[in-house]
Amino acid sequence: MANITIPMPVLFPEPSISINGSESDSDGRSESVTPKLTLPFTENEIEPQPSSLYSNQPAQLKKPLLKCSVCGDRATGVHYQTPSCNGCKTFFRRAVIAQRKFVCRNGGKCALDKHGRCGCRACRFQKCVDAGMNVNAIQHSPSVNLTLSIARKRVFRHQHQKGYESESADESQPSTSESNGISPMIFGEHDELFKTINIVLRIDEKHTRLRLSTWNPYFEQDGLVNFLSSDSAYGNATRYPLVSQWPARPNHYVEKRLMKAEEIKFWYFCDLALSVEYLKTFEFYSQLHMADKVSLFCLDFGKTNDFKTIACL
Amino acid sequence: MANITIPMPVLFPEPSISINGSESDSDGRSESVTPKLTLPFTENEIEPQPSSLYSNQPAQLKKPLLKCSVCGDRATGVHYQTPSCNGCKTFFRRAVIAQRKFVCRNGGKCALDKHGRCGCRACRFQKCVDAGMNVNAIQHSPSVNLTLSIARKRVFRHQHQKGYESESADESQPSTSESNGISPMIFGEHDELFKTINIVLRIDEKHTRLRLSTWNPYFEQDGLVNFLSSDSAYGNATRYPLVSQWPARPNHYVEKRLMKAEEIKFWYFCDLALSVEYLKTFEFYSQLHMADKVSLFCLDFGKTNDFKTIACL
DNA sequence: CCCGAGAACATGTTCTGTT
DNA sequence: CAACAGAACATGTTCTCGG
Ligand SMILES: [Zn+2]
Ligand SMILES: [Zn+2]
Ligand SMILES: [Zn+2]
Ligand SMILES: [Zn+2]
Repeated sequence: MANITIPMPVLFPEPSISINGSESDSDGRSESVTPKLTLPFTENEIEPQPSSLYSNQPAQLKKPLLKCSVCGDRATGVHYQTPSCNGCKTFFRRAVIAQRKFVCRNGGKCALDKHGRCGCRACRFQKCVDAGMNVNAIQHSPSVNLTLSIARKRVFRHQHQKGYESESADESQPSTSESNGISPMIFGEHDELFKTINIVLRIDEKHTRLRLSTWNPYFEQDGLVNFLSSDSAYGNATRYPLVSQWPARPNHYVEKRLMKAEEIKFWYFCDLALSVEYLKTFEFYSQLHMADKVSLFCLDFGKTNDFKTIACL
Repeated sequence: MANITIPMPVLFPEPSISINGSESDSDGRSESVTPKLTLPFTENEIEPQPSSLYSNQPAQLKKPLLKCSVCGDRATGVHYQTPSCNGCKTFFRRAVIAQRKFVCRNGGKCALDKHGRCGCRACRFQKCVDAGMNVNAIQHSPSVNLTLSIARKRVFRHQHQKGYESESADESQPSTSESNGISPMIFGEHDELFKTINIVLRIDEKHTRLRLSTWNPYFEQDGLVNFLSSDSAYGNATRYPLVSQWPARPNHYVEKRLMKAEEIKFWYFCDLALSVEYLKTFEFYSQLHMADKVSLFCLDFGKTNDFKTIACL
């Protein structure tokens, strides 16, 4: 085995689960489960009122009507201490966080208006800086002021929002409220473990979400060659609408070839794939030799099940 | 321990590593390592010639000048058997793959032009269908015609493209060309394992890429509460430009507060974080009780190192 | 070298949460 | 309740690759 340095959980940005049923509309949808997920839990997603969702509504504003100091577009407020539009705001943050350094090939004299702002990122970024955007306003660590109490609140909230499991009927589990309760006794002020636990909780949600969604890895078979090379499916977890009940009802949009199979979820493959998705993110793997990797891989799965048989290594 | 169903690797879409040094420009950048990565390996990224990169160049075309059958925008070709623009093409594919079902709140009579096409996804999708887009043209499994020889070719290519390791100086390993060689003897036509190995290869690349990039988890600490809830950093692996050598040289864009720390990479935390990233994607985790999760978590890290000491569970 | 499918990449919008 | 930072979500563009 090559040398493996095992990391310790480090902390990260913020997720935020969208689980409040306060959507703009209240159409009388009475499907089977009817959970309280905002996004697409029901089979059908009612389009929001126009004036949102990328539509081209002018959207009258009563505000001072600021202009973006960078591109001149309508500003959505003061971002990083500079009046700016959403685009420039996000562009600036991303560039800084990724520490990107663009180089203009026109000597930094590119025009920047609402439509040409994407023409040269070097000039756009420079103009962001010149316009007064302050790098220090970017919260690289959003938790600088995240107190333990706040963290606990979040966990508490998560516990009471996971009401959409509706599958493994073990919600009769009485210990949930306690065993899940991130006991302060155990973790105390030691944020480390406390945070770790919450990570696990979050993973839970991500996983559950994806597992109960329309995501059906069976249809994405492309050889293991590519399987692990693609981005983790967890990244798109929220992209796939949840299905209240499997097998899903036929999709009137879908034609024959897909209908017959897409109505069912291949749980075996699904769970299989999800498991692999997990592996995708490990680190020390890259330092292993091929033989070690294979061994480790087989070991990982063989440890729990009969994958070893398949791998026969 | 709760019941755990261990999945088996399933296959996925396609990644494609952009590792050809055929960028439009050939500026004489002579940094230390100078790998052959297309994207941002060098510290600075020269902006491409205008007329690309989201700029608003008309980009003269000599083609028949098709129009998108859905939104009327300029079509980029015939997609899914229907002349369409890139937007509608991608929109259609995504909707189908995710099996989304939009519902119009205007009875399906929304106008659809180039600018209003995002106003109602239900109508947009319906128009895609009406325009003739064929669901069957979507390659849910891109590998339907992926032969073993092709797969081998890919692997071969990968092997010869990993020239940017430049860190763990074990390239003196003579067995690489053979032990990495995905011996057909072992896997034969059994795509399964064959693919699996390639997944591992891919993970390698993802990991290496992220590890050598500007990605510095130290700055993203936000408590474990949120750590695992965020999308896997692997998903954005290519977003962070590679750094040829750590510590990185100061970024003239970055101001003081960030400069002092961002110039150095905290390898310990980095590796730690990457390891956790890996965990993020596992599946059966969601079915475990809290205590089990904690135990498993500690076990995972304790298995390799002294994390158990920290967790003290 | 063209085509077209899709991954990767880049952007922009909306939602959530904290102050 | 407004502001605003950032995550999540949605969309559009460019690159890769096999036919
Ligand atoms: Zn702007
Ligand atoms: Zn420029
Ligand atoms: Zn179109
Ligand atoms: Zn409509």
